Amino acid sequence: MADPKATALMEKIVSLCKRRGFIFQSSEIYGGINGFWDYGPLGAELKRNVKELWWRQMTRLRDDVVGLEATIIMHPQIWKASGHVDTFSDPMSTCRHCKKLVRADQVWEQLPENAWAQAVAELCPSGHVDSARLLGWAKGKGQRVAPNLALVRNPEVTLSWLAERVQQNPAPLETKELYQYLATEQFPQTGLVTPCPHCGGELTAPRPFNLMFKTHYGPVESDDNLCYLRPETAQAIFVQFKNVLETSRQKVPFGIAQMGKAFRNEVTPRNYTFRSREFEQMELEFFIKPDEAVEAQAGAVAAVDAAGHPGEPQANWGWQMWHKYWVEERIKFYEGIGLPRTTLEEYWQKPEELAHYARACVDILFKFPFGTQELEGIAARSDYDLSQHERCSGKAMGVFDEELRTAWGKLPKEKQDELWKRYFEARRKYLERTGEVPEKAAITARTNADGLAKGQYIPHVIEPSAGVDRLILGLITHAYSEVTDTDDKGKSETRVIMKFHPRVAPIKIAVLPLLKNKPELVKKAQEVFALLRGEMNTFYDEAGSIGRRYARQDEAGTPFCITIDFDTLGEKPELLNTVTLRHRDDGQQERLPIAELLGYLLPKIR
RNA sequence: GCGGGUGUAGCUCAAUGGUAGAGCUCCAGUCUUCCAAACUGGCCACGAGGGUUCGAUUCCCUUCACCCGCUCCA
Repeated sequence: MADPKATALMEKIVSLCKRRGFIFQSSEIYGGINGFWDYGPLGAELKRNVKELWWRQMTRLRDDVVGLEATIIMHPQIWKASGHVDTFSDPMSTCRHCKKLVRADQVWEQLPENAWAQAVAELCPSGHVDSARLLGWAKGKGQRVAPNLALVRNPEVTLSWLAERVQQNPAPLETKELYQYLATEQFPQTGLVTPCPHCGGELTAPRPFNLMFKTHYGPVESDDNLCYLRPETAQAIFVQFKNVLETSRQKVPFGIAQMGKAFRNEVTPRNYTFRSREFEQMELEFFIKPDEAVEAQAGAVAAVDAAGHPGEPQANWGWQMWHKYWVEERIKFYEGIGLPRTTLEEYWQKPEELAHYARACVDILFKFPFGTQELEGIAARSDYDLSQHERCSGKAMGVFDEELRTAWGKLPKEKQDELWKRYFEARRKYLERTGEVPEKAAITARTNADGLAKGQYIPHVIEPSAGVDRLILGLITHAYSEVTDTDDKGKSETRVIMKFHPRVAPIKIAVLPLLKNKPELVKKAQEVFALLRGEMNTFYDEAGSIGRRYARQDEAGTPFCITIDFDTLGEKPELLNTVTLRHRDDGQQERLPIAELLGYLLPKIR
């Protein structure tokens, strides 16, 4: 994966980003801080444009999505309910020999899959130790497959501890215990050692890697006021779901959109801004009816068959259609801001990769120079999130659907029973997963299913969740291009052109008087500048030769430059009040009346 | 967190145990009629801290950041 060409390209991009003011290292004058980045003037405009386009497309231009802006610090129990407190603290161990990082909770799952561990287990059937065969293996094959295992490095000593154990307690060893003994060389000093699954070496004691940033609310630090910086924006949407529902005059299916900062104490921030510790997300939680409700109302749930965008939402869409719909909508968004489909990849997570509550998850990946990496995940999360908050907060998170109740009443009895049963099973399964005793889970699930018949349900969720900063990085790496010109003297020079889509470009247009020592040109240029700047981000520049100024704008990614020359002033009367408009990507120019500029430019940048 | 590499001006790179030099960029001026022109002048650097030394950018230690691996996923 470490492609030297890709690394060289990234270095050039990083250098350009600093030179032109897209991205700076945070706190640079104090030596920087790992995992944090700032946006300079051009980067700030770029990011603002992207966020505004997302907000516009996801909420303002839709009838069925409304916005939310919640706080970064929220009630700590939210992160209990969401599972982050538990799942975001992985205990990690390092192998003292091969230096690999291993998740401590996965060591015992990984071990039996490795060749050396299997071999050792076979030498000691059912946990009965056979020292002679172990010794033979250690001096032979073991040298290759588990070079750092204590048994291999120092078989006599290692086996002596094992022999002592067998002498004291003749019962056969569990495989786990066997592995530990074979990894232990200095028993009195270290106690039983856990072996590295890769090489058999000694693992360090597990250290907790808590990925959530902790802080305290109120002036006194104590365990009572511990709280977290949110590791994702999604949970705020779930916990405010009822408030939004009641104030927005929306009905399921509808969505709540939010953009904002999130924080994760990444083990290794890497690849420039791609994995930062402070980052921004753009998330939509789109709430839909459970399939049982859709089926009750529409007769049947639409089947997903055709590839491509499924078109306008329909009443008979179940979660699969809605999921497909949002995948296609999101890809359309990326295409609309200049990332062609060829630069993107869809990755449908395999069933075994899914979180236990997820029905499906599609990652939209972008081909970064350093590898194809995720920009956005679109997850079908069932009714897990709202259910969790209902259970943990004790507040009802369900909705009442008058039309469902009416439709239900008209269903034949067999259909009612069938749907009731399916909903009941789904709810029971969820409740049992949370650790509820089976009898109680069945009772609650029964209540839930009875509720469905009365038009009540907990909405399911489709979640398109995008990382803003990695998208910005994607736009920058995709825009980066070089052209090499050779002049008359044979001197060649490489210039950088940032080919941003006009909709996201930080500066939309530069206004340039051809010469700065001619007051008439400057005056006219200032007039044109004043005309445009209220409508779009416009840059005025009179310093340096015209070619130099074009080159500067190319590096900033400005799609258009207009030049005020003597024809603008009427040197050729028929060209009075016209300007040359230069296109960034090919350097082509055209002549346009000043009066037509806005009409020409605005559609291109919106 | 561990291992390997790197750290000199805004960028790309020099030199040196005796206080840093170039090209480009940037700024100002002269000049300039469309793609980094020329000329003149100017700003700006040894990542940070400690040690060895009469003296450290140079040698040593620590630390920080970046790049490459091991893990992660918006």
